Amino acid sequence: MKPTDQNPPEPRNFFQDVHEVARLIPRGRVSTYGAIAHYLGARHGARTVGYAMMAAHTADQFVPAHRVVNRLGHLTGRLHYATPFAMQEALEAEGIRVEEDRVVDFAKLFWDPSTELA
DNA sequence: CAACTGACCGACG
DNA sequence: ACGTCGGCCAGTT
Repeated sequence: MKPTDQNPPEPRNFFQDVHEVARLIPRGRVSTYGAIAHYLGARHGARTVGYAMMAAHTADQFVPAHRVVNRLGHLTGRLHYATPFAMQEALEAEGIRVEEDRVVDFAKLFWDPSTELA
C-alpha cells in the first residue's frame, strides 16, 4: 500500500455528519447543538456543531439549520440568516411558535437524536 | 505556512 | 448566584 494513496476509510468529516443528522430533524420539531454533538459521540463538541451549522450553507444538500437551537430553545443563529427574522419565520412556517427569539414549548418540540434514533 | 475565529455547553470557584 | 475557563473542528486571512 502506498503511503500517499490509502487514506482514512471514511473521509467523512464531523461537519458532514452534523449536516446529515440535521436533515433528519422532522418538520415542526427542533433539536439542539449539544444533543447532536452527544449523539455523534462528541460530548464537548457542541460548539463544533454550531460551526457546522454556520458552514451549512456550503453543504451540497439543504440543511434545516433553522430547526437547531441552543439548549435554552433560543434562536442563537438567527443573525446568520439573510434577515434577523428569517429563522423565526422559517420555524413559524412549520407551526412552531417563537416569542422573544425563543421557541415556545421547546421541551415538547425537542427532538433528541440519541432518543429518537436509538 | 501559522494563527485566528466562529450558531455551544458543562464544570468549577 | 454569577463570572470564568476548558474542550471540540474546519475554513479563511
